[in-house]
Amino acid sequence: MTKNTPRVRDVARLAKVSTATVSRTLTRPDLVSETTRKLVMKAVEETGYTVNISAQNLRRQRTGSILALVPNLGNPFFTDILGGINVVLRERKLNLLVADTTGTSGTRVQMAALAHRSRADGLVVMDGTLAPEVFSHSACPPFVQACEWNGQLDAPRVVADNHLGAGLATRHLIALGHRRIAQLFGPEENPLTITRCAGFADALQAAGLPHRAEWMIEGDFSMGSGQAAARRILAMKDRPTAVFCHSDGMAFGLMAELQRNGVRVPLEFSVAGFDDIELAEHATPGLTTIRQERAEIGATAARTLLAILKGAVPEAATVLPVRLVERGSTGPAPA
Amino acid sequence: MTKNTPRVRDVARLAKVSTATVSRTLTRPDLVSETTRKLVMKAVEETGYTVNISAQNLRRQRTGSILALVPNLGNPFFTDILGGINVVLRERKLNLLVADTTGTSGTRVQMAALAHRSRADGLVVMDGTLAPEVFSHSACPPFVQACEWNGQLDAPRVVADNHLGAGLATRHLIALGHRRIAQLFGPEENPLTITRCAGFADALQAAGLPHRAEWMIEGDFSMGSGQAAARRILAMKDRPTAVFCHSDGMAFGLMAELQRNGVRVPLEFSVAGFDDIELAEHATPGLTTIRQERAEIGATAARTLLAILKGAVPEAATVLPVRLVERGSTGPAPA
DNA sequence: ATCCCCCATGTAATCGGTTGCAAGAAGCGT
DNA sequence: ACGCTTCTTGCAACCGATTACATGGGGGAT
Repeated sequence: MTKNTPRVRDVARLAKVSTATVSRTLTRPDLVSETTRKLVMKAVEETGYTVNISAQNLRRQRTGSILALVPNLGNPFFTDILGGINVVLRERKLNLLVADTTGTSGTRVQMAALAHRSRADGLVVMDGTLAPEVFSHSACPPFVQACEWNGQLDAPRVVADNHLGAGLATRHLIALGHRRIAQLFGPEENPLTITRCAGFADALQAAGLPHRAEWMIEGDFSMGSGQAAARRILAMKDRPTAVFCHSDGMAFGLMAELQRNGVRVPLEFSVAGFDDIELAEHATPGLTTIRQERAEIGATAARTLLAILKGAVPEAATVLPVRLVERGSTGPAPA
Repeated sequence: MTKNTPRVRDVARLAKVSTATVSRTLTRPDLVSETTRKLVMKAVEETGYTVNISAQNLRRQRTGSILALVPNLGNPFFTDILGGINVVLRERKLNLLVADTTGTSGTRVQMAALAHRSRADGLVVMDGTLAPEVFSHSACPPFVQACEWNGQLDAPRVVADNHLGAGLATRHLIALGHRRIAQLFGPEENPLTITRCAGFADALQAAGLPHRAEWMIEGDFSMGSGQAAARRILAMKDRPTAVFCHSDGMAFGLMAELQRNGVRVPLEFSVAGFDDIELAEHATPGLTTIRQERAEIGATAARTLLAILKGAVPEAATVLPVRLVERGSTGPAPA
């Protein structure tokens, strides 16, 4: 308004060339002779020209941004993934747009408007619970799913090896001699929950151990739900000796509440988590957990998406490795 | 590509009106008669038209997005603020762009390119350590600072009452009888650190208590630095009996390490934090801390920015209230 | 010397909406 | 019936960059 930012026109005039040449110098320098290139660059320097992104995007029929749909921006778990996405996008000069899918009331309609070609060139969807119709309209750009996924969508997914992770944690507890193992799982409809439950159940079955319904407790990944689960366990007549939790947050909430009630971890009770968040290392005792590389998941998802945008046909699913991190919260089963 | 998305032209043709009328119907319905408005809306419905954002932005000379510069996307502290910003922006149909300022190597140059009119209509800057030159060029859009700030920039800032918060925590410890109080502060150049240190020092002085240099420990807001601080305290000949930490993460890391070394909290040592993150409530004992409303800071910053974009001249600084949350990590000074 | 090809550059159409201006219609007062 | 205001609508010029196509000059081969 106050200041007229220079246009490609102005640069062209100063360098005594056409706007086409300026544009080419900036986007495909190999098409321009060395002499004019230098001339143009000098003029760019002098005017302080920078391209107008809106105009560029309009002409190029793209938006220059990728939209990430996260279930909960406040959850550090997802922001680590965002960080990984961001690194990859920055290299390609793409913007990262974020939208919180649970943030406010705005539901399907708003989401469908966001998942639109004119807003983003592609999507990274991290919420497995969104209605498929959000993505089924013709104006929806290509997308990949990360972490969470929805089986009804046939977009590629980048996920940790949840089944294996649950198995590793469970077998670890079994190897320590536990035979009465509980599970604190996530929201029932969540695909992560289903896969991890399956890994848990398979490991129990392979060891010939019972899968007792009253030891299966539903949570919501929050510390609060871990605390609530601890209270339920404390109230049980017939208590388990160990629990596998679907998130470190829940594991920590559970462990802390047990300790407050005089239960010694791991002497009397073992706790295993999932994720390996920063807190896991600093808890007392340290939380035995399944490490998944969150930034790597994000980066891989971003790379997959970019490949699709270039026309590649990627794997339907990329499964990233997980590993067991043994810390102090698990120990031999009490006699 | 495969599918031709409808243009305003197509809607106009179907409704038998001009493109101008279609545009007006969609953006300023009051300018259009009721009959044509219905006609147009029907045509919009039938064609499934949605406006092309790039074209709209080009013509309107704006970008439709606000860029948030965060020091560390992985830090939940900032993502809560982002959540607050997001809620306000969504109402106005603005996008939230995020950039991590410490993410990769890309420093001043990249940042300056991001802080550009053609990329965002405004900025919310949460990194007080960015060089002022990033914002001093003529193409930098209006911006506000949130949480952290840089005294050299004269943009409005929205911050918690850090001085008061530090004072509240410190006076709380003093009221409990502590006279040997340490402080674990953040990075030295950080404005938060300076303000909170001042609040701490003022409270000590008002109570006539000593401000011992060897009890002032520098950290970086991480749990790990809290752990390191605990080790330093344990190694001291002449130990304090309480510590005020500039973040809950550090407070937790410190408290956990003390406990691992047999120090009973709060019986032998009291710990106070700052922020009131989720963990504070679930730690054992619960962490006494200063609560600041992170989402509210974000929302206020966003509203301030939008006001500026509308031409308002806002307060130079908005200071949001904080309060002391007393939990189990602080208790009477040992005899 | 002639022909052909390639390289560097310019011309102008185009991306898809928005909006200043003007014209026509309708309503109102006298 | 006339002049004036108000309301609706259309025309066409933009916003700023990209790129298909055309053009002209230079170099190499024959």
